[in-house]
Amino acid sequence: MSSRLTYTINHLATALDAYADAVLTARWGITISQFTFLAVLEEGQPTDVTRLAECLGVSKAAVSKRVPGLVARGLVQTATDPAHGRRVVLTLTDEGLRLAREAGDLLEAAFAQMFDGRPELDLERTHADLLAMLDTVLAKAAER
Amino acid sequence: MSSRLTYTINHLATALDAYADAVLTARWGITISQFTFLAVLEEGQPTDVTRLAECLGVSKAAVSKRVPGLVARGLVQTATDPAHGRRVVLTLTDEGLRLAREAGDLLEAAFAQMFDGRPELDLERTHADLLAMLDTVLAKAAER
DNA sequence: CATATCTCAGGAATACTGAAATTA
DNA sequence: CTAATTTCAGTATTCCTGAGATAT
Repeated sequence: MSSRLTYTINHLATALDAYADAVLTARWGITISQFTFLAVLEEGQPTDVTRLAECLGVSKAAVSKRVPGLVARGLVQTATDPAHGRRVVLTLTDEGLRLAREAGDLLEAAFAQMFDGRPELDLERTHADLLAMLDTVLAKAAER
Repeated sequence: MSSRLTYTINHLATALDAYADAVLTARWGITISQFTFLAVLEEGQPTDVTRLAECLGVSKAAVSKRVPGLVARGLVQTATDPAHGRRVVLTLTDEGLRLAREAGDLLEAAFAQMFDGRPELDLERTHADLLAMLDTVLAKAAER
């Protein structure tokens, strides 16, 4: 087990995702990536495959393949846009919206509660530091 | 762009990996996951598929499938263990060892340099905070 | 010695990507 | 012609199976 900062960040991200995934699977039978899909769609709906792929940070092909499954589950609706050729407009169904909100609230509450017993942790300060690091890394990446 | 801490952690992990990947690809033609494989193998060699999978945090199948490619590139060697029937012992070749060390040094230097211009960032403090968070999350996950 | 458990590698299934093809 | 989606071929990953090793 290495103690490099970059490793710790990756481990923490993985652990948080795994925890959220366990909660979501047990309570609603959806995975973290399905929840993220719904949550991001809720923020931006109505939207299309291209824009949602950008927001999720995956390819259009990946979004395109996942839509039929979510439609079959009754969580997402597709529609055409008469103005634009092949555009597929995506929206949440009522059930999809309800699930996205309930699950989001529960995860947020669980996360807050998790750090109740750790008063030595200043989450806001840490968050600010991480945002500064993110900023630095993205700036460095843009140079290349 | 949400401002939730969990999102920031994921974004930072992704950005760091992408940066490292760009450096590695440009200089040595290997991906970040291949470099991680070599670096972790270097720490623990000689080892076998099962132990390496544990260290990498992936399944044994994933390791098993990546070995032939690395052997073909002349970076990894496989051997049998007379004492244990099907065990496959993994070691780095001389070239693999050289690459792992050079690339590790370069990435470490690049990372340190990246934050030279940000004296307001206390990396050690942030690292300690993240380790505490990781600890908390893993403890919570173990409860379930 | 038998059988129960564990370890290990690989096959099937799933998910993602970039590039090319398709279609409104 | 253009813009958006889908298909294709390749890579990566996990889940699951079965062969073989270990232990009671």
